[in-house]
Amino acid sequence: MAYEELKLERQLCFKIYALHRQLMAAYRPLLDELGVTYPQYITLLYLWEHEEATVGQLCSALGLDTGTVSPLLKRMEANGLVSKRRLVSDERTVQVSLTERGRILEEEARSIPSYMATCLFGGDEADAETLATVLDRTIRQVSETRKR
Amino acid sequence: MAYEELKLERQLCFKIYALHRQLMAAYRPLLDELGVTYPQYITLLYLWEHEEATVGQLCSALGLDTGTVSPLLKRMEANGLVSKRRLVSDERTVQVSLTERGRILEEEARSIPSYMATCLFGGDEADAETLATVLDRTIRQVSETRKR
DNA sequence: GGGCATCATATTGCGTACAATGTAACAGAG
DNA sequence: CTCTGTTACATTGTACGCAATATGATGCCC
Repeated sequence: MAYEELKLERQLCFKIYALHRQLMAAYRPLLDELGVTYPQYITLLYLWEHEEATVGQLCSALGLDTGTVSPLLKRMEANGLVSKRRLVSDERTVQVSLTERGRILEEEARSIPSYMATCLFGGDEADAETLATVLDRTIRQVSETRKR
Repeated sequence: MAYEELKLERQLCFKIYALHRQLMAAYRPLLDELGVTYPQYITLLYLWEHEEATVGQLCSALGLDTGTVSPLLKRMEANGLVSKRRLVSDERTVQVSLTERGRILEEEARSIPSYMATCLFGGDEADAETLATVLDRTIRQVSETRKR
């Protein structure tokens, strides 16, 4: 059982952890130009697609909890990327929407995905497909196991 | 070019980010019993294998920088897991070694890798092999690209 | 052997992450 | 209508993670 040893290089989890940090480092120079962090970037990805969202929708779409998202949105609001308002129909829920500045950033972000695709695979689409498939299956597997 | 769109579910990087956090959440209850966090756990993995290490060796083995590792070791020292001393031969370098308590934890950690393997793949070794291979290739590719 | 670049760590500042807690708004039972 | 439980967010506290900076030790050039 190769992956059941207490050795660092064998640990699949460590590889994912390492890759995650490599990816963040690869994104950083690109996102610095936009003046956002990675979690802010994926928040924008969601909003570019849906125009607006409640805090709860963002939390579940991004898989983050309110303790992370709430101050993140506060910083994004301070930077003029999004605006927040409470719903009249339910004063508890907060609607987040893009500002003009937040919308404009989408244009500047257009080149990022293709750059990152190259960075990840050097253009090898087959590898991308394989990794995507296995990742999806693994994510599902882990979240299933965690429910019990 | 499916992975070059500004859509969240399409983004391979987001999948890795999501899986990373799922894994940390899966580890948490296990590591809580040992009283350590995941970065502390992988530090212990290294020390269980090598008995002792300099701060620099730990940084490069774990791929973390000194600003992360230094306070992490401070906390581990405060919890009685490791001890630190400066080398006589070079007063700049700090040797980290396991305390008795740190060594004993290895026994309590024995069951973690097999539990996590099940959690990740439900015991499917083939998937593990595939993922490990693709991850290694991708990690190498990203770090190569980042050097330029 | 004095001066200086380099090296090994430590510290500071900012932004996540998440558990735990707080708070105001809503919803339903009676 | 009131009481109570729930919901949607916000806040607090602790621990990363990294860029930038600080600090002391070492090595080397002259």
